[in-house]
Amino acid sequence: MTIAFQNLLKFQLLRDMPQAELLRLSTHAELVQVSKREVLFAGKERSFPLGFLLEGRLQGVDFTVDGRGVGLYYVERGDFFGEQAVVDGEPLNEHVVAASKSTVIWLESTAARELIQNNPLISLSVMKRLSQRVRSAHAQRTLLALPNPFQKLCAQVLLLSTPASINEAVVSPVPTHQELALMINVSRETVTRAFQQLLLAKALGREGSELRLLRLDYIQAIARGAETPPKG
Amino acid sequence: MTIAFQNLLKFQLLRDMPQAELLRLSTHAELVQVSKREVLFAGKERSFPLGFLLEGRLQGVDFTVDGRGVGLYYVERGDFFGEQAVVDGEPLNEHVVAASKSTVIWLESTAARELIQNNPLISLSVMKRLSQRVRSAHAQRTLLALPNPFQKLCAQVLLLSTPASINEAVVSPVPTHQELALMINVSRETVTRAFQQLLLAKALGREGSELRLLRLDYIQAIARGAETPPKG
DNA sequence: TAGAGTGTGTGAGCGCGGTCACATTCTGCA
DNA sequence: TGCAGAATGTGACCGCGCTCACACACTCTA
Repeated sequence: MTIAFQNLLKFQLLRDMPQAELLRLSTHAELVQVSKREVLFAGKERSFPLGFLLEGRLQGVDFTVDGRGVGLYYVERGDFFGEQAVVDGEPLNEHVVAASKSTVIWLESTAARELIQNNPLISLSVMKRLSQRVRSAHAQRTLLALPNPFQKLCAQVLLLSTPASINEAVVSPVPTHQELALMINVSRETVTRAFQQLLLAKALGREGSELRLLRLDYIQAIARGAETPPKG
Repeated sequence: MTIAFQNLLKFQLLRDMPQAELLRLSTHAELVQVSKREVLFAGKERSFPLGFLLEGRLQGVDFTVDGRGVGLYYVERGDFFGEQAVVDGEPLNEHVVAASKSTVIWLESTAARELIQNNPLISLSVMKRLSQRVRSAHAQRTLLALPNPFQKLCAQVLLLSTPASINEAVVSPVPTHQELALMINVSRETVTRAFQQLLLAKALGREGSELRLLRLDYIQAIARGAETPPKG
């Protein structure tokens, strides 16, 4: 149960820690490789380690009482996760699953709690991260209130995208239609059909594992219902 | 801009603060009365005071890009709100509106930030509160994935209820059908109709401003789709 | 290089819930 | 106490998106 402390330097959260402290932490950490679809956090667990994503991509997924899956959020490289459970000692309700092959550092439960509680700067960072989570959860919730799947899809794609140039953005890697469907609460087929239309209208373009938003303003207009989506 | 410091003692968050500190805080606070529907936080503001709800009930409400309202969360008596903005210096995206006549204490922006950042115990409480917010936002999101309005309504009512006895619970005060509709993403009429059925089936009962869940197990069964909702 | 396993594309049908347009009941305030 | 404005109740209609059932297209790996 120890890792090279240099691994920890890759995380914004820990960048300002003194090296001695990082060394100590590294003795309470372990490094884990997971392959796509593997479950990292299965909800309702007993101990609450703090996770650091070194490589790959994870997704938070919940399940309704009647068993359908719900995509909640992504965890990207360099980010940490599971801090909610560390902070309040309650298990996470959702599962955390590898969206692609990933490498994770687990920081053991008590070490994580002490780290967060004894360092004002870390505390602040964690509070900021939690605030972001609340914000994006609310944004996602608001998106779901849009009346038709077209608007939802456009809004979702916009949330996932990063600007590339004027009137263009890119989302990479592209989630599968099924994944998108679970995020915006529509059926997989509906996502496929909507995508078809948008590709046809040259509003979107696909290049390998990238999705390019070619007409950003148009997509924004659809999202807010100002522009009627293209009909077959 | 000052209030009686005793007002601050009513809040869990501040209960363990030394009196001297509370006195200091009280000089940076003000007390405000708002009537039903009045807007407290209008999103996109410049300064970010921390709010404490002394009396009444507030609701966080967002709006989609195309203008429809979305009910996000309630703030109950004794709770604080607006901490996200204090923590990360970004404006709240949602509005905070009085759900009933309410009394609020505003703690001025910089005083709030210092309070949160300079007291480890307060930091911890705030982190816990933020974690709760993430949890309930996710729970709400998951609820929306339920396939039909009946299930959503039952699940929502369960989330809002507090246990009263074995196989009984109560939600008080009851939100209006309109408010519920905005929380679970269905039309007002649909809520009305669903309520009708449940009242008819004696699963729910209304008493003044209270809603009693008379057959808790039955309602839970409907929520998870195990029990078919009563048909007209 | 075949073949399994995943992801995507497409049609047909139908039921649910949104919308609109009212009537009716409640409730808070002057 | 009475009135105005909310809140609730109800019917009719209709179109969207879910479901089911497939065909086809990728891509990893053995």
